[in-house]
Amino acid sequence: MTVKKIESTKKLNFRVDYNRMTVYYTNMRYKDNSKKEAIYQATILLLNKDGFSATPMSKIAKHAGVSPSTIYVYFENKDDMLKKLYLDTKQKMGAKMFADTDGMDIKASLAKVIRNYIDYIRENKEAFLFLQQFTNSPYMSELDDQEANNYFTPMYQLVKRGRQEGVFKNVDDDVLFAYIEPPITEAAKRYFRGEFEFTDVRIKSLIELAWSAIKK
Amino acid sequence: MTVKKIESTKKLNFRVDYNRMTVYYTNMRYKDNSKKEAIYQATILLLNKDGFSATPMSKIAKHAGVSPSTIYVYFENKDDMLKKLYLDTKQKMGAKMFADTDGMDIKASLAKVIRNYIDYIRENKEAFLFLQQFTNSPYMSELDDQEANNYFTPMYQLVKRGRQEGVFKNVDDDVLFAYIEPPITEAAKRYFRGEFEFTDVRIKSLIELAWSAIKK
Amino acid sequence: MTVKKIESTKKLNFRVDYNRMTVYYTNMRYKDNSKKEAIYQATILLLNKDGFSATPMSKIAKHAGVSPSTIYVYFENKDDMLKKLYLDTKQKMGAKMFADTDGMDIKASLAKVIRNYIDYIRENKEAFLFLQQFTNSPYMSELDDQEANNYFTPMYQLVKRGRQEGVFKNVDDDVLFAYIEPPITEAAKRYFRGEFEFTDVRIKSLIELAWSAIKK
Amino acid sequence: MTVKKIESTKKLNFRVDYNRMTVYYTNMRYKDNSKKEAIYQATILLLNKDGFSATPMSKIAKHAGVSPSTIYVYFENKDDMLKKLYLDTKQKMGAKMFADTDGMDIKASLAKVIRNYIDYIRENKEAFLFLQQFTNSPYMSELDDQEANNYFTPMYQLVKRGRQEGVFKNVDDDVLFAYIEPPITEAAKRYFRGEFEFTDVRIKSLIELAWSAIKK
DNA sequence: CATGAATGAGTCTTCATTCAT
DNA sequence: GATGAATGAAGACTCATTCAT
Repeated sequence: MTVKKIESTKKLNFRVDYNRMTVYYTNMRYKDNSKKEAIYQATILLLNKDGFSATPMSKIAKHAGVSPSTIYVYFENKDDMLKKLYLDTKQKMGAKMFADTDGMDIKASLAKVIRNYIDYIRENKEAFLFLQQFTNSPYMSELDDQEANNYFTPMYQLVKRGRQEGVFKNVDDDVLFAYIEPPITEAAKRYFRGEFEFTDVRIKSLIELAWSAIKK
Repeated sequence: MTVKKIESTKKLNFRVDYNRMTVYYTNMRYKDNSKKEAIYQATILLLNKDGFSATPMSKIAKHAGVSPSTIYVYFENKDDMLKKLYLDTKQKMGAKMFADTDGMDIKASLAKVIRNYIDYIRENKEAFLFLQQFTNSPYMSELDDQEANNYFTPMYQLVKRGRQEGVFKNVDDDVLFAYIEPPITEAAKRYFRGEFEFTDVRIKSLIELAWSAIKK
Repeated sequence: MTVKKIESTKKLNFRVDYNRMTVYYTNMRYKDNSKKEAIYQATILLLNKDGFSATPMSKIAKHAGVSPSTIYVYFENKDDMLKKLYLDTKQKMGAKMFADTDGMDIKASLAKVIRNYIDYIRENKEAFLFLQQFTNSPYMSELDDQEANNYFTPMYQLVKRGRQEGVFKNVDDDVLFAYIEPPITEAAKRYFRGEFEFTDVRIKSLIELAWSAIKK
Repeated sequence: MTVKKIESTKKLNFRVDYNRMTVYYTNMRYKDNSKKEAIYQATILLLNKDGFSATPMSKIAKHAGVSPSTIYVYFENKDDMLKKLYLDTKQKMGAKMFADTDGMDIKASLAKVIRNYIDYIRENKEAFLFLQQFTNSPYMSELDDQEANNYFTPMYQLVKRGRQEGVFKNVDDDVLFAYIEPPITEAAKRYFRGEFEFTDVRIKSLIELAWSAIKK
């Protein structure tokens, strides 16, 4: 029956209404975005390490430094969280990928996209691997992919522009796409397996081969 | 003094050599290989439909028409089964991919490999998708990849030969590889999502772009 | 400006000190100790009735009136629970056994210990039988017995004192011990098998024979 | 479809009747006692090492060098085997314990029994520990103890004789018994835990204390 | 908003026993 | 008599989620 003092760090942040004997919260920004982010980071890390079937919510919570039930404050359920995480991650990747690619000619623009992509990969190992795992899992088909695809419209526009300018081979867009991103993605996977290095020379080669493939 | 065959009902199947007074068994395999195969097929199907985290052994057993415990007669545990399934599947794919590719010049040989690969993909949708999911999951890193890689030595030899003949760009093997298989794989994924058709024209295009990419 | 108690329904139970604006909790134990105790009782009962190999966690849970998973809130696993239960039980027995034995001469003190032990046995049939079963099982050797032994230091001290006073035969402590507790334990086993009664006469006899055995 | 030669060690031991085309066994002593013994030994060992709840039939079979189903040739089921093993073991112990104890006076006879018991213990560690574990488990109460008790009638006779000769204290038989065997058993347990040595001196002490306890 | 306890519904795996030879 | 394969039933344990505060 001991009385223990609670540390009053971040969590105790309320006022007491002496009259009504009820407790209010001072800080009205209820949903704490840093917690959400912590949950996302923990999920990505654990998913890459242990896979979908060995990543329980409780583990995620522990790594994120929150209670399991807190996750349910931010997300409806595990699937909901996973899908939102995917969309969030994919969107961030898209943003990086097409940054600063305007106002260049097609070839330079494409080279820039590839370099951006490689930069993103190198700076976001876990995010990249998570995207790969998710994309190749049946979770993907449950998703309304439209939203994810929107993040990549710049790529479609790029190809469209190239076609208009007559610099690409006369093949379907899908065929062109297949020789732009997938080879880089493959190289990245080898990179993270320790089998490949993104040296300047190799990056140039990758860009060169992509261009050779698609250019008329 | 001949060797007579004793009537056997189903599994016992031996002959007695009266001279030597020793017993030989024909077909020592008491374990029924068809059960193993049924387990494999069920696993692939369910894994593609529901993913790693929603494919319990009980479901696999039910689909395979065996008892859950029977799976453990053939495999140590779930992981063991998954890994053996992967290796088995990968090996079969490798065999198909490099069939009938000898005695051609490099370009034709490469085209044949691509066509073989596309044929395999179209005839083995589930196997292909399973390989993708597995490859992009953390299960992969638990695996001694050497064994899986052996199934693809013909590809390495092909590239090596091309390099000796001086027909490829002067870039690393890994860069070359990245423009041969990954684009096809990507197209296949779109194909199974219903976004792409493997028409003759498109297959030719894919081959053409691969060649454009890697040839000097 | 006093300290007022906020009405609590069941578990939350805190007071607010309006001056210091800090919150104290009374009774931090959110985990309900009565559940733990119920689990212990159920385990002992079932173990005595059915043995180690026929006492599943599910049965224990049912008898304790909790969910099987609740047991894992309190214990790491079955072994952990069993060991903690043993230690807990042994400690309680030790406490009873050596209660009110100070300030007597050796002979009286020893008689008191024996009487205490018999009292404990009669009042704690299930606990006693559980201890016997556990002690004679391989679980015992997995245990760091040191902790269990600590509960019996009074016995060692008693023997040590008797030796100093020169009232015991000149034999090893272990030999002395063997003629104090084991005969009582054996009688108790017969008692619970319905083959023996702890009458006053018999209790006196048991004490007398123990003393005859060890006294010089 | 390969033909494999089977090693013809111990198992192939039959004649072939060429006319009837059927196979007979030469060795007509069907139940192979050595197998039963091997099963017993394996069971005792594993039970002492792992306990009742962690000793599956399959493990016993493996240790005994037989197939699991072979155990069912000799015993109805696991319980049946365990009980027969207990009775068999207890009987063997009883036989050793009362060997060569005739024609001595009470005191010598009792000393001999104790020495026999200690000899048995030292030569049959595993059997002894198994008996302890079994005796203190609920398996015991399922047993018709009468059979087991019969092996110990010599002890009852000994006590009866002593009482007739007027050398024992005037207490119940059960009280006397309690100071004969249990102390030795306790010492034995300590012995196997490495806490006690059966030196000549200690054995003499044990006998001396037993006699002090029970003699008038 | 945040949380620790609690749990029902599963999950993987084991195992005593039977079956077919 | 002996056996390896097969399995139904059960066991320990997990986990997404909810509850009560």
